[in-house]
Amino acid sequence: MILKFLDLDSQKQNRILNAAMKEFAQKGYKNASTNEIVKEAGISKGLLFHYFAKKKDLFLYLYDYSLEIFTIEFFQRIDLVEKDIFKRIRQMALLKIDLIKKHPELYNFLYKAIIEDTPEVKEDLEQKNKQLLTNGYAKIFRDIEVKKFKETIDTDKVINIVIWTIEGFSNQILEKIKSQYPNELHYEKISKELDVYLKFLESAFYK
Amino acid sequence: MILKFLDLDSQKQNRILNAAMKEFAQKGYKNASTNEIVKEAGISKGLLFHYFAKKKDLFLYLYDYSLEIFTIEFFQRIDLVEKDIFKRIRQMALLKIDLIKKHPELYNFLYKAIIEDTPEVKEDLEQKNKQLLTNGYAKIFRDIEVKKFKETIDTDKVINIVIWTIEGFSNQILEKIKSQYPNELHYEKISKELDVYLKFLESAFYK
Amino acid sequence: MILKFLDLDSQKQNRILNAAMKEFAQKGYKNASTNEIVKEAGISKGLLFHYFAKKKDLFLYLYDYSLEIFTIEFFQRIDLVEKDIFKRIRQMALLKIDLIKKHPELYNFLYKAIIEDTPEVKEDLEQKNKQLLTNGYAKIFRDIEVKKFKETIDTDKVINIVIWTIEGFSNQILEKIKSQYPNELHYEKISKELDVYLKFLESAFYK
Amino acid sequence: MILKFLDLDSQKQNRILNAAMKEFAQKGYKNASTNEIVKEAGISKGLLFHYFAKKKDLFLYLYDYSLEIFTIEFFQRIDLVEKDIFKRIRQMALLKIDLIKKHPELYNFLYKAIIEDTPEVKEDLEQKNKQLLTNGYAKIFRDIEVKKFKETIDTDKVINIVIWTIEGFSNQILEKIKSQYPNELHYEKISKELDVYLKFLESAFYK
DNA sequence: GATGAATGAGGGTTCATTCAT
DNA sequence: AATGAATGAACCCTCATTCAT
Repeated sequence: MILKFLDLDSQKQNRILNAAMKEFAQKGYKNASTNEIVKEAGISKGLLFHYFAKKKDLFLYLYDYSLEIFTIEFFQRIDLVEKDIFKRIRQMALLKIDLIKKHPELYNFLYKAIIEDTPEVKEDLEQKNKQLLTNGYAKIFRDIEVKKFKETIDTDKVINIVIWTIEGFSNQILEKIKSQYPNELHYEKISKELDVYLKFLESAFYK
Repeated sequence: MILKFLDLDSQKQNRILNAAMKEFAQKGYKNASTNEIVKEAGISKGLLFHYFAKKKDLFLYLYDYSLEIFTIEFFQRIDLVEKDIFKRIRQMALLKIDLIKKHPELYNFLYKAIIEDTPEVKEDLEQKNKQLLTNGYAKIFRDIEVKKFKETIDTDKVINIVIWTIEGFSNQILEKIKSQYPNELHYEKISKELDVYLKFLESAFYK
Repeated sequence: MILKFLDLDSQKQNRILNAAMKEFAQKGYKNASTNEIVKEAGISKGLLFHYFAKKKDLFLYLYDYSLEIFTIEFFQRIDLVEKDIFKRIRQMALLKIDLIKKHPELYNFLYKAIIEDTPEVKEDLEQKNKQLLTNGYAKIFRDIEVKKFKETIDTDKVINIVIWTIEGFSNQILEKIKSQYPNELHYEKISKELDVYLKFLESAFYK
Repeated sequence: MILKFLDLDSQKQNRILNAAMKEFAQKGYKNASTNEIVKEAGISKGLLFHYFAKKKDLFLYLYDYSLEIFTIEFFQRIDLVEKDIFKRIRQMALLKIDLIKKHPELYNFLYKAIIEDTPEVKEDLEQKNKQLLTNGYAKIFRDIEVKKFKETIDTDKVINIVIWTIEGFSNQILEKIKSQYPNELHYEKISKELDVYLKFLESAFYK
């Protein structure tokens, strides 16, 4: 059924995906109205259900679709050879911010999907969520080079501090992206501010 | 209209508030059913709408109510004389965790309310949310004693790191509260782990 | 929920029951439209579902209701002391015809319900159907006085012939009830014709 | 329009007819899905409606088609020279059972069509139903040899008794065909049991 | 104040039918 | 002839809100 959708002229595909993503991101799964989606996409009610038999199917397709786009681009651009935690985390944080600026609708949708609690889709999402970018942080950092750390400290806890700091910083930026005109947030400025935080932490925890 | 509600026998008031809070926390604004609320509260449908003309009014009243209880108790118990950031933040984090264990329903309701997405109430909440405990951190720390910090560092950024670390830690604890038997999380153990993080930061940033 | 319905002013109860029975009898379970029912009953859509949470509940309630009325009146009026099969069957057939003339809507509904095959309700009906009048024939006649039958014949087969004859006769009458003005079918005339059939059979099978 | 259908390659014709018959028999007129029919027949949606402008047209065509096949074969095989009612009815009943075993899909379709209740087709069917095999009994027996009957009896009524008995017996057999493995119902066994009933009646009503 | 019957707009979903290709 | 995308009316059901009592 979804195969049918993929054969569709891609402009119409996008109209449907964007309309649905926007509606789900704004209102969450249950409150999102298929009526609104078809109105926004400029198609008939019947057509939506011609491609996606159920609201749930549409939602989960959207989730896979957004996640795939993010994940693919993320792993294409990340340099996993870099073992220094501060360098690695630096590029990841900037890459994440960049991806969000590039695909804000996808991000809004995914962000909302992650905290979705409607029983109808919660379970399906939880299985998929494990792969998600944000949640992946911790695991990604378990194999990092630790020999540069001062001997006296608990490595796991330090990594946590670094991660939480970067998340706090990212969220601060994302708040600004949402509230202001995102274009005013220049990559360089963000990059410099991030560096300040990382230098702090580096000087504090490295030998 | 809500004034009428306050004149009500306080036992009935509580039955209504508790029933509503539970329902909203469990299902979110839109999915929460006024039918369930009145059933649980043991009152008639008409009576609920006699006191709260609209579902929205009930929800927003509940929000103010819960927030006030949290805030009042928070400021009664916090020691604002303490100017050392690590000591201050320590007591705040523990106080927060304690309040949540003491009023889990209020917290569940507030937590859900913060991420509420129903357009009908979203805007109203956003205005109020700014005052919320968690978000209030930053402002609270603006008047902290800074002279103990190493001279070379940017105080604001350090405070941010401390706050984000504590938030990360708190969220980790709250996740455990949700998923495990909350009683198994002993105050002392939490307190000790928190101290480890704070010691790290203190030794890193203090002279 | 159905208790609520019973408290309703009985005129409105009847409007709802009649409208629903008519619609189900005409179109069967699945094709019957709740929209039509509420229109015919002169109530709002919501009210119907206030009393009967689901279409299925309404249908099964109607079934129990009709069946009870038929069964109660049937057993009040039948004389089970009569052991002679021809006399017993005579009164039963006439009683059945009389009941149908008295409650044609109930009968139409029940008749359709018995052959209902919508999976949604089929199973529920099958349990209840066992008690049904028509199907009950066979069992009722197993305890009949057999000593008057000619010795050479197979009693079970004879009883079958009698039952099938009476059913054929009843159906012929019911066809007439449906197609003509039922009042023109005078009880006496029917009774006499029935007697002719029974005399045939009696003279053929009794000693 | 249906003429076009007859020009179609007969294999495809059959695929369509069989698919439709199966679907209608299983689910009834309204619930039968044209989607299922085209899927099963391996044709496109558009093509079905190219040949049969409306679902109703397809259904009624199918009805005429099935009925014709039954009727033609019935009258080819029945021996109308036989004037003895018991012999005639014997061959008819056995022929009917044989036809049903030979064309079970046609029979299932017709059987369901007879009790069809969807208003859209009900009226059309009722006109046609009068010609149906089962209902046709009565007329067929009007020209039967009556001189062997005892003089005292009402010939029409006796014929009715015979017909109703045979119908009751047939229905009993058909119930078994539906519920059990039809092949286990051996022609000879059925034939013998039928004979028992007919002997009864013959000895009762013939001189 | 207190009840709960009554409303009707809106929810997701199905499906015969049409029509551009 | 043949396709299947596209339509929209109708389906059952939910629910906040109103109002007569």
